[in-house]
Amino acid sequence: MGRPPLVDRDTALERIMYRFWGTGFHSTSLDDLLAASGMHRGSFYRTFGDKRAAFDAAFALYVQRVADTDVLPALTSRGSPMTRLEGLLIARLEAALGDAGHAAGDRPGCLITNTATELAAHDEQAGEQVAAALGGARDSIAVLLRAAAEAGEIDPALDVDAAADHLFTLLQGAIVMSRSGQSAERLRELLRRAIAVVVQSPDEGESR
Amino acid sequence: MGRPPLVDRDTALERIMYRFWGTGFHSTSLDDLLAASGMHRGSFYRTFGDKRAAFDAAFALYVQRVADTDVLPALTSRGSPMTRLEGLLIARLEAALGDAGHAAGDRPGCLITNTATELAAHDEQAGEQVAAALGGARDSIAVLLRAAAEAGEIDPALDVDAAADHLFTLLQGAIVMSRSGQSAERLRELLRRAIAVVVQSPDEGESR
DNA sequence: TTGATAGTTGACCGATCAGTCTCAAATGGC
DNA sequence: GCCATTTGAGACTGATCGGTCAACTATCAA
Repeated sequence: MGRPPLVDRDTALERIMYRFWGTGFHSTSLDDLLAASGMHRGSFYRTFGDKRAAFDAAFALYVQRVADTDVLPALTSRGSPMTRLEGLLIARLEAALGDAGHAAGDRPGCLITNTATELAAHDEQAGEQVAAALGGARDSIAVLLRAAAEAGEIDPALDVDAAADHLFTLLQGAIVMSRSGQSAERLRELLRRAIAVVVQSPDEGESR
Repeated sequence: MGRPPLVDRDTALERIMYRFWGTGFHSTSLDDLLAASGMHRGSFYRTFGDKRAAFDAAFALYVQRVADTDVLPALTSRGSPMTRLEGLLIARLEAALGDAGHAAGDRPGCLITNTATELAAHDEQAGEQVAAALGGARDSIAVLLRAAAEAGEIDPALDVDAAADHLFTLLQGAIVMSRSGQSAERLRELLRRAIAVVVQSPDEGESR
């Protein structure tokens, strides 16, 4: 019972997530969040607690969305593991290049990556959340590489963990570059080539 | 003539640079800058104009320092180009891991990288400065790779531009990872291995 | 119709923000 | 010693920050 809210918690949180994603924690004011979400001050504080708690909820939602829409499909779908790996990396890049939910032409990057540079170094809690999210993403790359090795798509002697670290770190770099206006197509091409280079074993060559 | 300043412009600017480097633009307050630099409010505004102008000056100083202490030595010193390339990348990583001028245990990352995620996407001027700085750094990697190819250290058929893009983007990623508490040794090892992987031509193998 | 519940609305709070202004203190030239 | 000049020192401003609070309003159950 009681008066029905103008906007329910979930859609408000989603809009808040996009706002934090695009402009970060410190340079998103409460008025920005209220305008973006359609909530009013009272409802916001009753629903989320405070600005930081809202950020944490938005961060968790982001991680969940990444898992649902990018990671899980890549891990569970059938087909070539290497194709799925490329799909995963490109999907993460595309998200960083902006899509529905963001202002036109905005390059939001990745909320996890952005939080790593904005908060993780000076905020213990944020640091742990970021480390967990990054670690999970890295592991899913390793899983796909192992599947590829078992399927005979890549050299079984490849050091899968080192290659996963390499590709994941490269993806972080590509996301940073996307925020500073690098051409989308160049970044896509960079990732595609990199997969071939990293995965290729030293002594079975295919010409570039 | 006139009363002598407590701290001269250059040392004040250096301290301001370290502060912006460590905590970014938005979450560094003017009081922070005054405390760090030893300047007083009046002198600050008389010397730099406003907070943003001080940031721009600090950014320019940072770029200059990187050029002087890391890039130029790598480009002009004698010795193996590949050794110099590794030295350059590791030097940039070490700077991101923190050193003199930063609070103990602080992981400042790279001011250019941090600015790319914090400001470049929504601030045209910052975007251009960042793009120029990133482009210059990428080019110096390409120069070293070309020198290595001429010296016969790597396959002359290697696509130098693609490899430079790859290594540079990877470095950006490593810098991001450094801010979220990744082990320094793991990141160093990642970069060292990556150089070998990226540079290695497909059909002349050396075992991993 | 009435009362309990839950959300709206906007005024309000103290703190902090970047930036300005005034005045005392310290210097060099005369 | 005196004056022009430059900085130190810190009070002050208006705006904005995150956050609180007290009306008022809409809904449902009885």
